[in-house]
Amino acid sequence: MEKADIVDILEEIAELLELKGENAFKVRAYSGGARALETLDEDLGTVIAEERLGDIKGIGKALVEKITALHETGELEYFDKLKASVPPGMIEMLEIPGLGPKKIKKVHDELGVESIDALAAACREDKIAGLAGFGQKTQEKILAGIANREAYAARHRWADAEAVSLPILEGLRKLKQVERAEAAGSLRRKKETVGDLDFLVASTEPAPIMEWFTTQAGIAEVTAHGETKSSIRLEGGMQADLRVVPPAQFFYALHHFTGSKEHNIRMRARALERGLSLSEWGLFPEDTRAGKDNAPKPSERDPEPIDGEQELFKKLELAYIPPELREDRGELEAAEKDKLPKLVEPEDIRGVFHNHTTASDGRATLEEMVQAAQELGFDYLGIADHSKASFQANGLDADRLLKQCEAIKALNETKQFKTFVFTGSEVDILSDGSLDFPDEVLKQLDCVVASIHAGMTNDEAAMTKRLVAALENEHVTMLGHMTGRLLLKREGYPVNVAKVIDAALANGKIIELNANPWRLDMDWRHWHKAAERGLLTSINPDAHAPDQLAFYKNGVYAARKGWLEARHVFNTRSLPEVKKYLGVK
DNA sequence: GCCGTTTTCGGCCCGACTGTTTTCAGTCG
Repeated sequence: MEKADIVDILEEIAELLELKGENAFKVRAYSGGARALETLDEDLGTVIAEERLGDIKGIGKALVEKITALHETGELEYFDKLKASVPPGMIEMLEIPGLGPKKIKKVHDELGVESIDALAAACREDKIAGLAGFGQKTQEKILAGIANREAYAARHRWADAEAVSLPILEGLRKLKQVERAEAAGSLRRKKETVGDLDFLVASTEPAPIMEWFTTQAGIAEVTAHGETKSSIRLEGGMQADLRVVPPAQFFYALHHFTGSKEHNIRMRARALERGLSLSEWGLFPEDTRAGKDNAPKPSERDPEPIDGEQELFKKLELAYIPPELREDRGELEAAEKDKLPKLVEPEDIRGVFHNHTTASDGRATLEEMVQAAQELGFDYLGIADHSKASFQANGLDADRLLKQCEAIKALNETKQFKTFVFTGSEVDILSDGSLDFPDEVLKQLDCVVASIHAGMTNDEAAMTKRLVAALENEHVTMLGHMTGRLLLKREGYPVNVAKVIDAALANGKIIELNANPWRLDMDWRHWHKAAERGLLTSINPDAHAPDQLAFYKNGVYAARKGWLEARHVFNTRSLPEVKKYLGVK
């Protein structure tokens, strides 16, 4: 069984244990183990064979046995038995807001409810409200939750979430009671998808801010409205939370609500090691933490004022960790040794490759694309229209391609634009791993991006073989969108990423970080380790229109999540350096 | 179930909001 499937099973075990009322820390051990395994950048089979699985933090003796059994036999008796003991409908019920494992267990034990349909029926028959700990409101909330289940559970691509957040942030900042306002959560961490929007405000006067937030235009529903915290659901389905904190606590709270949860857990454990207790309220001596005898309420204490998150990290003897890195993927260890990367910035990008024109399926002409690139200040622009196998995208045959090359060279000659244009192609990788153009054609191009667009239903071994074969072609410059995924719409085809990275390194090839907000492929989780091994990326917008050249910023954010520095990114290089690399005069 | 510069046992992050209670459990992030 492949790694991704094992990760899914570990996560399912965690949910099942939760529903059974198991020890919460045991539940966390399984979901933590799933995360640790997901993060593994090496071939799982190799790690198992070399008995190194147990060296991974979060994977102990029990998980080593279970993961090994799943990988080698595809079966796990423990999982089968556990699964058989819990009706499948109960796992689904976890998606209903307000329903957690305890309540689900209760309706199951008391009323025999085993499915969402049965739960809805029990609500309509007024059976739920009578249970101890339940009431009329809970019953209504469950019914509404069932009806809106899909909207509530939905995630959103980062760029979409940012677009919704900007006017809200602007509205908050305009209020006179607001001293500071920031977006936090996964949006601030630049995660590729965002569940809900988190806003944080510093103010001594929360009431009017809450009032504005819960009555602004475009609200479908106010789901919570407290003194310092409110939640709304917007008409587009996105949910947003607002917290208002006293100014002295702002940066503690900003850190807290930026997360991730796993990063926060590590930070708090680190505080405890130093006799301190960390929360959104501040950093206090541990013996006065909430819950201890005579502990004051956190809201009635004054934290030491700090001017920024930097100071919080400093108090815990850590270098400043940028939000993008706060995923508990080694950032605390690196910050402790002052070994954090100097992350690539949007301003570092000097030009972009992999862009389309009306010659294939782009919406703008060559000149219009170059004009837009020049306006963005790019020194160079790489054109890569589709090849003939991408018939649906009006792919170019060799004649049309070579004519386009002539046109590009002629355009460069005119010096009409400051931006230099590289010829190229996004050449299809065919089912047998060969390319859609012969070598005689490819060798005439400045930059060859090789991508898969068809035959995506083969298994992992076959897809990996195709990608590796493409990387072995001497005329290929870089691999395009490695997995073909479309975020929240289509899973990528299965790929053994470790083997493809090995092949790119062995052949001295670049792997693209496709910056289209739907793709962000290859995934940021693989970049840290790959770049350490010397892999070079190119952050490519895959633009099909002039305004899409700006997608490169999304790619930079993903690259930052992947710990990349400018030196790891090909298109931070100057035009002469790029020309030299590509062998262009 | 995982983990260990005090520990191989006994911890494991912390607080707001809701709905149900009348001091709190459950859920959420």
